[in-house]
Amino acid sequence: MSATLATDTLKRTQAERTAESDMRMLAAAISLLVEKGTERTTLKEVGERAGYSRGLASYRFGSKAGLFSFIIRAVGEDWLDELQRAVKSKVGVEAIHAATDAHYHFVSESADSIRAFYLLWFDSIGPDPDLRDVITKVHERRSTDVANWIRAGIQAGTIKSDVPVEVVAEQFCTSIIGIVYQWLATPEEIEKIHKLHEGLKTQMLMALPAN
Amino acid sequence: MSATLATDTLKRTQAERTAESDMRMLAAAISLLVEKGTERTTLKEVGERAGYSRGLASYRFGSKAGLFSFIIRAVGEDWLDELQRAVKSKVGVEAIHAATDAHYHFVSESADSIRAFYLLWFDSIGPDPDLRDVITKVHERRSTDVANWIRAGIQAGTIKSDVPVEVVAEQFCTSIIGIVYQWLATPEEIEKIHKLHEGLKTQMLMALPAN
DNA sequence: TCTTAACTTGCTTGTTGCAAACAAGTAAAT
DNA sequence: ATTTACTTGTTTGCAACAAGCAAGTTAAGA
Repeated sequence: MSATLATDTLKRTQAERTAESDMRMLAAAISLLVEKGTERTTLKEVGERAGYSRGLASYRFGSKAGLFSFIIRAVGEDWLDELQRAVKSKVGVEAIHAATDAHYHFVSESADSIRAFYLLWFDSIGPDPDLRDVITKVHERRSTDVANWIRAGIQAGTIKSDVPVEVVAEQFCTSIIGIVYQWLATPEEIEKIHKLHEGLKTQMLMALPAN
Repeated sequence: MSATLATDTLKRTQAERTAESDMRMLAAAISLLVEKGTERTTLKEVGERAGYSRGLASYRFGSKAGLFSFIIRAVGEDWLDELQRAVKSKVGVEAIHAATDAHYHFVSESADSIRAFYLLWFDSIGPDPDLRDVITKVHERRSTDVANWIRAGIQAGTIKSDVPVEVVAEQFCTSIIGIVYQWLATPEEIEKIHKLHEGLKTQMLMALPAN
C-alpha cells in the first residue's frame, strides 16, 4: 500500500496534494470522456478512478461544467502552444499549411486528451455560459493566430495585400471545426480526415493568392 | 376545457390520437430544446408542455435518445426535401450555390425546428449509437445529393470531368457543419454566418472549375 | 529551537432533489 | 373482449450541497 506512489513518503505540502489530485482527476476524466462521452461521464466515477472518494471531483470543480472547463483550460493551452511550435517562424500560406499538417498529425495520433478536448468543444453549444466562454476564448485565440500568420505573409510579400484577413482566418477555423466533427463522428475513416485536411490546404492556397 | 382543441369533439381514431400527441410532443420538444439545450430538456417536461402527463414522452419514445432520433427523422426529412426544392433542376455550381443560399436563408430565419435539429446533430457525437446512425444517414443523404449535383454539372459540361466528385462533396458538407457550429455557438453574429456562406460559394466555384 | 495548540485546507460521507426508465394500472377505441 | 393510448407508482442513479474528519500550516510559550 505504501509503495503505490513514488512520492508517497509522507509530508507532502498542501499544494502538492492538490496538484496531484488535480492531475489524477484530469487523467481519469479524459479517459472516461473518451470511453463514454460527456453525458455518461460522472463526477463520482472521476473521483473514484483517480483513486479518491466519490465526492472529490464535485468538491474540487463544483459542477460538471466546472470540471469540463478545467479540462479545456488544461488541454487547450498546451495544444495551442503545440500548434504554434509546429508553425515556428513560418508565415503566410506556409504557416497555415504547417498548422494544418500538425493538426492532422495530432488528430491521427488520436491522443486521448485531444479527443476529449474536442468532445467538450462540441458540448459547449449547450447553454452553460461557463463552458461557452472558455471555448470562445480558445476559438478567438486560434483565429487571431491564423490572422497574424496571414498578415505576416502580406508583410513578407508572399500574399496579396487586399485579401480579407479576418474573413479568411474565420473560414479556416470554421473548416477545421467541420473536419473535427467528421473525425469525432467517424474516427475510423481516417483517410477521409486526411483528404479533408489536404483539401483545406489547397483551399487556403486559393484564398490567399500570391502577389 | 373542451374548446382547447379544434379536433377535440370526441371519437378520434387511435391513429389520430397518436398522430396528434406525436405532433404536440414534437413541437414541445423543439421549443424546449431551443430554450434549454439537449441536457436540460426533460422527457417529463416534454409530455407536460404538450398537454399530457409527465410519463407520455418516456412511454412513447422509450428514452431521451428515442425522442431525439424521432425529432431528427421528422425535421431532417422535411428539410432535405426543402433544400432539394430550392435547387430544383439546377446542376453543377449553380445547384450548390442555390443550396448554400437556401441554407443561409433557413438559418437566418432561425426556425426553431432547424435550430433544434442541428443541436441534436452535434449531440450525436456521444456514444448513443441510436442517434449516431440517424445522423449518419442524413449526412450521407446530403453528401450524395451534392455529389449528384456535381456529376450532373459534369454531364452538362459546365464542370471539368476530372474533379474528385466525392471529395469535393464531402468538403462542402464539412464546411456546412463548421458554419452551423459557428451559428449555434454565436447566433448573434449573423453577418459572420452570411460571410461564411458566401465564402463557401467562392470556395466551391474554385474547387469546381469549368471546362 | 522544540512543543503543542489553533487554524486552515484537502478530502470524505450523509442527504436531498430530480430525471430516466420501467412496471402496473385506467380509460378509450376496435 | 381485447387491443391500444395514456397515466401513475416505483426504482435507480447522479449532481449538488452540507457537515464532518484528517492532514498540513502557523505561531505562541517553553
